[in-house]
Amino acid sequence: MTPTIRVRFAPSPTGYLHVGGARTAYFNWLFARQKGGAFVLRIEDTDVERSSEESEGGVLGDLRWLGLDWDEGPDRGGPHGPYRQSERLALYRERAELLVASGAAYPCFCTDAELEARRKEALAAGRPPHYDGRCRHMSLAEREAARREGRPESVRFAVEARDWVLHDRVRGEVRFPAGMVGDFVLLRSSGLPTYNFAASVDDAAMRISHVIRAEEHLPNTPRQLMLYAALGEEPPEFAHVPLILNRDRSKMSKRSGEAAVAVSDWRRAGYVAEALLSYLALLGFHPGDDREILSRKELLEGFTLERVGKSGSVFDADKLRWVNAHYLHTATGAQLREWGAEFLPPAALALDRARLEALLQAVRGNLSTLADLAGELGPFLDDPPAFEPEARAALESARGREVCASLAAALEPLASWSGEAVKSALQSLGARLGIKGRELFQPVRAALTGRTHGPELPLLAELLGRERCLARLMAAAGRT
RNA sequence: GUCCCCAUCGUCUAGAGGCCCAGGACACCGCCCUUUCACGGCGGCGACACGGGUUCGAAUCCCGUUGGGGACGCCA
Repeated sequence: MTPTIRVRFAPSPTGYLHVGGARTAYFNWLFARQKGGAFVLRIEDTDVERSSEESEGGVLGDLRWLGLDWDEGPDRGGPHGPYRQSERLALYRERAELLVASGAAYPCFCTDAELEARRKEALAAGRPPHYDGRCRHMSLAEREAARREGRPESVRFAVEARDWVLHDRVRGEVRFPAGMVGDFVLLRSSGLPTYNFAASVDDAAMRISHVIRAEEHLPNTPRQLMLYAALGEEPPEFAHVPLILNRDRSKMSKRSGEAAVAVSDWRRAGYVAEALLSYLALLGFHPGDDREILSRKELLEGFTLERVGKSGSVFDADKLRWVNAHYLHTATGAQLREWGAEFLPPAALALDRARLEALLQAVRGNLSTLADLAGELGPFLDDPPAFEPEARAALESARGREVCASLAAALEPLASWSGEAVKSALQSLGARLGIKGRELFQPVRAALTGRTHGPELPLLAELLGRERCLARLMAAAGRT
């Protein structure tokens, strides 16, 4: 029987979800969903200083906004819980004791200051700044003495002098020669586990089958391989995806300042989740054909770790903007109303639903982000409209009322017509009113909008049914 | 410093020995559409880091150089 596919996304709640994390989460999610596996969310909050509940809430909220749902996690439980590392401390302690008992790990009594001094010394002498292993061979009596002195006590792993080979799903065979890592800490003197230890213990305990994570963790992998071996567990498969980079090709970090790195920043700027996900997925993954935008559904069909590249990718805000614009340009009015809820001005929200959706669909071609909504909708929302004196006079004349009435009647049924149909209808209408079709049609557009961006034709027809627009039309027609 | 990883247009990338004097996309430029701005359509600019091999033939394989990145922590 093939082992069950179980993947996890394991953020540390020390800030908001950033785009790199979002992509990692998405790859994991895709992998799980396309294979009928489980997507586990685990919170790595062993750094008490930097972790916060607020951050955890933020990360969960961002994942929900992205639509990446998890099967097991801190908020909903599951068969391998709890899913917050701070709630699994007993497990780490127990495993650490096991390792100490078997001789695979040992207590260390070095202080921070001592370690730091020796690290500097090693670096200066051109040696790798690894732990020198001096507590490794202490006798029981020496340990007791150190404890009586009240020295801090941590637990270190006794690293074997041997090579390790990793068969990475995206990088192929990676060899780690002996001596690459020194004896590393498993349990801090505070009793809390370190990242490598907690992650390995949990991945094993939670039966994770595939670890898909960022490349920055590649050098951690031999440590985790050692831990799996010492713990008597079968290691999962690993896939290290390349980093997302700043323009200067350094790692895109939470405070690199160039493009926004937090998912929530993009959200607030008017980007839609589908666009962000499509862009992020294609940053590193290639579908094998010329498609430049891939929906969740298409990715579920085509995603494979084998088509994830090996080199880091520079985050290109311009391209993301283009992807976002594409989604907005092709969205329906209903979709835009849903996406844009937080960006619509009160006057737009006050409109009836059908009318608002018609307006949205009409201006969609001018949107790059949802934040453009207010500006694009503006001309249709100011009420009463600011008539030009000439327009008002024309409107209020007997002839004006007559024209308005016939226009309104004639245009009433046009709302759902295509652009071409409206155009020809306007032409025949223009003929009846004694105005050339083209002269009617074009001023209508300019007059209606009174600004640079014109609405699309179906909307034009819809708008002509309203008196205020007819007024502007009159003004335009009057000038012709 | 040591180890690991990476290397095609400015950017994201296709390319798994001949299909490539290298294809697509963003950006940029031009033309068309359009009374304007956009949208859209068409076209242009633009890259195999360098040096050695291997081969009839190399962007593709090997070695070296250079460059970049990551890691070396009681952060994750």
